[in-house]
Amino acid sequence: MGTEYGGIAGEQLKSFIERIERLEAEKAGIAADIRDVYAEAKATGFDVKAMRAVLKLRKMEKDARDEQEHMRDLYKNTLGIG
Amino acid sequence: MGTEYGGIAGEQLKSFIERIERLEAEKAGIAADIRDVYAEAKATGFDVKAMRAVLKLRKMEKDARDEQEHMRDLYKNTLGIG
Amino acid sequence: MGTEYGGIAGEQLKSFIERIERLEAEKAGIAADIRDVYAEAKATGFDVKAMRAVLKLRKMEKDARDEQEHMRDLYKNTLGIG
Amino acid sequence: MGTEYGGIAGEQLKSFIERIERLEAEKAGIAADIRDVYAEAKATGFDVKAMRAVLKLRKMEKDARDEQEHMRDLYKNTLGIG
DNA sequence: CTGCCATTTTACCGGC
DNA sequence: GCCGGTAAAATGGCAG
Repeated sequence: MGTEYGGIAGEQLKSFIERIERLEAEKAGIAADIRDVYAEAKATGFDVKAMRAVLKLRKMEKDARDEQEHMRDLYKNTLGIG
Repeated sequence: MGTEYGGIAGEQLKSFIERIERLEAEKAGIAADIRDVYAEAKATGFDVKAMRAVLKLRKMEKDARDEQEHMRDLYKNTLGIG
Repeated sequence: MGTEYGGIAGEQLKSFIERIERLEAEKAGIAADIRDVYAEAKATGFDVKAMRAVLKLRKMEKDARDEQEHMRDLYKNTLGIG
Repeated sequence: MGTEYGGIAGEQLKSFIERIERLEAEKAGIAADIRDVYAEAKATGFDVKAMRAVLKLRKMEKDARDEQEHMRDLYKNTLGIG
């Protein structure tokens, strides 16, 4: 007997699909919240484009720090092992 | 008095920036959860590409239905007013 | 010999650039035509916003149908091969 | 008598909608052609991002020239009238 | 002139 | 590990 439509696999697939749809909905909700914050900031007189630039810069700095830390751990482990 | 750096506006900006960063972090977390679900489904034997196709179709159909409803409301209001 | 500006590559690039510029001009022309039709419809007494809503819905429905067909083909091929 | 559905207005609306859909289809076709040219250029070894930059620059220059010409005509007409 | 919508650009993710 | 395609973000343009 081949794969049954509506069988166990179907149930599992449905479950996966629905879990993803729920998570996607949550993600969309947060994206909406972010838009709201930008809108609020704009209404307060801030320049959205500039804010985005600040956020991008902070992210790059954070990524750079994380990378440094990562390298430091890597070396530390290497020395510990070696 | 000129604009003070570090003044009230600076505090507000900081607050907006941090709120967005928190929300972005949440969003990234959910994106990670979604990836995990795909990975789990794949490990269970499902085809990720096909799952994405299913999700895409379901979304398109839902969006079309929402749009129909939206238009129906639009016309109803137009007729109600007219 | 280094890269020559004005050499063969330069000619090719010029050709690509000009082809794109011609196509962009055509595209802009059609966009203008579309705007003219909207203007004409508006002058005839139709509501442009409603027209846009109709067009959007028709497009969404068409896209959903195309996607269904696409998925149907996908499965058919999968079953045919399998 | 009120507006008849399926009447003359309906026919006109249908006509407008279909004209726009045809034009949109043409526009999409040209957009596809443009993508093809970019793809061809890329396959030939050109950098698409750089090409876009060139096109943007040329457009800005063209717009500037058009603006100058526009101003020149404006002044000429003003003098002619004055 | 402001908000909305299309288009463009960027980033991500799976496949090879 | 890279590339190609696909989805999200961001910018620019247009109607109102």
